[in-house]
Amino acid sequence: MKRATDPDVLLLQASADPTRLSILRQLSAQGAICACDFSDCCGIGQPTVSHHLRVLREAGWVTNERRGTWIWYSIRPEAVARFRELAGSLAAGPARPVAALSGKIETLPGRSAE
Amino acid sequence: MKRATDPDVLLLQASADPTRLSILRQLSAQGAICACDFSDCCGIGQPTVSHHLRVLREAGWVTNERRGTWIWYSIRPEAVARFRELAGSLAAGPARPVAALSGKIETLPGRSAE
DNA sequence: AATAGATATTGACAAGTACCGATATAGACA
DNA sequence: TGTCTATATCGGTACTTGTCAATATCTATT
Repeated sequence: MKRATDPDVLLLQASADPTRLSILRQLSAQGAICACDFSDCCGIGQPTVSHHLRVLREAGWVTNERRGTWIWYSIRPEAVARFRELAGSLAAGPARPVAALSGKIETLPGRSAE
Repeated sequence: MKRATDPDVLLLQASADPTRLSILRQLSAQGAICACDFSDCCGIGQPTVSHHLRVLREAGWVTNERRGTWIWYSIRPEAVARFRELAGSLAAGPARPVAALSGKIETLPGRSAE
């Protein structure tokens, strides 16, 4: 995948993986989960879990907190807010579907003049 | 990237690229754009634009419609709806932040018993 | 300090992907 | 039919990523 600089793209990239989306969904449902529990449910090894958790952490999706031997992960509300904002900003266009493009081109972009 | 089967992951993967997110944002702002206009704005060659549009199309993000020589792309409302649903389903946990995990482990998951 | 368990890091490899140049396809129009 | 323009596909390359085995780090406990 192309290297991302845009924080929104980073957020999307981090979530755009079956394992990581599954982790996010579990965290959404349960609030906080011990890192040790992901190995079991996702069918992947411990280093791989650690890798995915790191990707999510660096993208801003999750935070962790050590409690004794274990480390608990949870979703950051800021990430959820940003993700929802992104979802809200994407729209199916300002009331001008392709179907409206009959006849002539009006003011729509395209080959600038021709 | 891991091969995705979950349609939600597909949707996320398709959007998780700087060029493609830029395309989606432009489509959001303008409603419908001629394929020929993306080469100019994104700084990439025509075959690459075609590639990205294909990824977006196969993920369900966009539809196209031929109008004479040009092909116009627009965002599918269903994709936006699904994306917003996904955003709505992700939450920062059911009122049980990691900070609440002081003292003992209560009913939270983890090493089941120990 | 030594041991044991949980998590992170490293190194390596297979698979996926973004990109381009060259070429093919498909309409529009003479 | 032939040409021109817009778009798609193909072949190849460089880069990124998901995964694991091995190892290191860190904490609690003995």
